[in-house]
Amino acid sequence: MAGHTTDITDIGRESSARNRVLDTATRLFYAEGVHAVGIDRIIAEAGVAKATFYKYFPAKDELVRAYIQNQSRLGRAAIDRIGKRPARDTVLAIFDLVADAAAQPGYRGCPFLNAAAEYPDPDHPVRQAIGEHRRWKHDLLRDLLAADGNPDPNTSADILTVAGDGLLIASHLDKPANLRQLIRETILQILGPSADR
Amino acid sequence: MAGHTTDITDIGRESSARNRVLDTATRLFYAEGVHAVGIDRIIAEAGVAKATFYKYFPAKDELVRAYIQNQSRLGRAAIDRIGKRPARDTVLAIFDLVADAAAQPGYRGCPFLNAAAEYPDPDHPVRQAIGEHRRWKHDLLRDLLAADGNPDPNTSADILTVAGDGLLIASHLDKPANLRQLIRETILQILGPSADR
DNA sequence: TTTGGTGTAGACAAATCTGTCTACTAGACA
DNA sequence: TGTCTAGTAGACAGATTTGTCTACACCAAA
Repeated sequence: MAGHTTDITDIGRESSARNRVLDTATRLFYAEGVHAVGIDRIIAEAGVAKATFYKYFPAKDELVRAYIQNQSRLGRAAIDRIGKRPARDTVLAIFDLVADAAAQPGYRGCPFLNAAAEYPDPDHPVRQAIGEHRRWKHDLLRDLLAADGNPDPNTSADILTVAGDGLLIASHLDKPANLRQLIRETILQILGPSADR
Repeated sequence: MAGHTTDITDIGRESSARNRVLDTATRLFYAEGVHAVGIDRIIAEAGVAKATFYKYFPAKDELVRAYIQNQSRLGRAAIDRIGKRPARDTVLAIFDLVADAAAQPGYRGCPFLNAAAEYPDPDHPVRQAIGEHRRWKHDLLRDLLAADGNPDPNTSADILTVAGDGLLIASHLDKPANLRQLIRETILQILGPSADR
């Protein structure tokens, strides 16, 4: 411990080359799929040497795992930005994020679902990372439902997860006309009548 | 027209080599993903020469398109086997097929969603074929909902599609304990109270 | 000044990818 | 018998894949 030279400002800061690789991979993997993007392309667009890449990511799958964890981090940050609200409003705001994402140019559905489709083995580290994110989100919804007075928050969280995945798919593949309205109707039908009316 | 030698029994029958390729591709693409399976592997397992393969499928993407259409055909056949029932029962039976599929060994989610994840370009023929199947299923649900007396069958079909995709995802990635019950609860919540009670 | 860490540039290996092409075989039919 | 069709076997080309390795440059700290 003694003698290390890490400045206080270095805490949490990571190598700029590593960040460039991860940012480039996040962009390309999401836009074109994991298997469709090769290492050579990533290092070229990130402006990084091959040896540097393999220093930080000993194999491509480790980069894919880092990509999933990065998407998870970005997703949590988006939910954090919602701020403190009544439980039911928070749930609705979380699902509004689907519509927000779908409105972005280059939207291509859920990065976790897309990546899972490319990894058949459920024990693969990439699939494990996807499972972790899904469990986190499910449990978050469950706690919010419990705070909303839902009588069976666990089952309702299952149903909300189903709805969330379906909405991410629909907003990508079907592009329904009134997505925000479809989201509201779907979620309110699942949440049931609110306590205050 | 005159002079062709096709026997009456040949109508609808296709080359056995072609069928072997398509069956093998259907099995491998579903189990491992489209980009993960190469032509060499398919022709080896189908027991077909490379020249024969390229005679029937001038490019891999055409095989992928045929794979999607084959899955569509299989899906329609499964729904046909349900037989004639009251509209609401038919809808519930269609969604029971999700639980049936999820109980099969080697279940890996929805072939259409998995394939769509690997084709970013929505104008690609493979994506077009996926869109065709999705529109067919959506319209089938819409007509059944209309027959069930649903006041807004189109919107309800949108919601049922969302639920169906979400259930296919959940049954694959989350493997919830009581899938059949989750399906019933989700669908009945969307369909609303039945007319006869 | 020397040493260690971080990074670049790129050759290289070995495998795999799609797609083309040649040469051959077996059966059906005229 | 001769011809046409379907199919087999496999070499080949050219590109692309992941991953390793060598040689060099720069900077900061001891």
